[in-house]
Amino acid sequence: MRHRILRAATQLFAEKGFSGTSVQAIADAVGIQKPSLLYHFPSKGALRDAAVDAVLDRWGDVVPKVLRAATNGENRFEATLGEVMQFFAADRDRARLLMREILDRPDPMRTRMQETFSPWIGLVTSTIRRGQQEGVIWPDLDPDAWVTNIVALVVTTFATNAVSGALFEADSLERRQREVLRIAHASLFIGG
Amino acid sequence: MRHRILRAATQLFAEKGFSGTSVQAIADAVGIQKPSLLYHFPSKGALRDAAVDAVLDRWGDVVPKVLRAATNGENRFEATLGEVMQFFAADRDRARLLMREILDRPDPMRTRMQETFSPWIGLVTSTIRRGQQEGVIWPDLDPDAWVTNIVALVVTTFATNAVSGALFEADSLERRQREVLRIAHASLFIGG
DNA sequence: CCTACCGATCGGTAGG
DNA sequence: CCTACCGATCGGTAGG
Repeated sequence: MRHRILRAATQLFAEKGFSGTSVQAIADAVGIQKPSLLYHFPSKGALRDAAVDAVLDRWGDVVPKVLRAATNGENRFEATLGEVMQFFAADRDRARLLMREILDRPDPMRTRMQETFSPWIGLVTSTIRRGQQEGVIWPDLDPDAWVTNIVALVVTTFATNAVSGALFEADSLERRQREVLRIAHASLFIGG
Repeated sequence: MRHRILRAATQLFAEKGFSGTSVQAIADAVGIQKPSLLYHFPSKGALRDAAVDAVLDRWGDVVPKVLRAATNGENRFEATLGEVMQFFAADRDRARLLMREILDRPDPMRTRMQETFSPWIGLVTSTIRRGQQEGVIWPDLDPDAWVTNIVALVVTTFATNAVSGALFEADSLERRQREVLRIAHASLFIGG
């Protein structure tokens, strides 16, 4: 039951935002009464925290795969960014929930995301710096800012294309995803 | 008075979101009573529409400058993207308001933004296509998706850095802005 | 531009 | 997991 409540809450928070979602609406979606819901989660805020935790915890599950992709083999770049995109493609609520939380509570979310992403970002940026020393990556690239920007681009792409289709005419999620990959690649490696 | 109300509403909508902002809170910020506010704007929704209109109208004011930058002279690329970034840098509420509206009401906002940005996007993409024919821009670049992604990146950068400072460690708005410019440049022109 | 007020809904509790 | 209920606040209106 806890899980069903959390899933309904996550969906509604992603779609309508935290303050646009009432505890009653979540209870209705699950099919129980409001006080029953508040037995499983002591408050609406606790439900929000649990929803964010769930997303960031599942990122923790994927990190090993991403790290393996980032350190191994040939196409380490495509593999790493591919894992990141897959994480958000697998559940459209993730990007929208994170984006809303960053807007609603920037400071606590920055802390939470730093804790979650720091080890992964540290590895990626040090790999980038090695590539710069080897002369295959643009020397004027700012590794931290680059990673932040590319992740921000991925999150925004999925957050704004989560529901219907295109932000602009002739614009689809597929095309934007492909172009994100191309932009990341061309802005990383010398000579594209 | 209308203008003072609209400014307070825009600030609060940007900071707390539409459903996170009460009419009472806006009235308090202005220093008048709630019914007085509702004399100037018939409903909370009308206030929202007016706030979005104001942002998009001011974009309309900047478009001529952007178009001049996009069609003229040497550094047309730097000038065009510079104008876009300046638009969002000039008022931090703009990016947050637009991002929140896209999340809250994707379909109406897509329509509104298409109407506002289409002419400008059409000109930029046709300039890009010309550059592709001339062989100075990556041939596999998707012009529509590229413009959407770069604008999305700019909006996200300002929306998520509007209040305090950095999303991740050692990350500042300045560094992210500089890196956005570099990413856009390197992902556009062959050879960086 | 104000006071006074409306019904509806908010998050949450008591008590079983 | 439910019924019954709490005070506070919601957007908005009446009437001046």
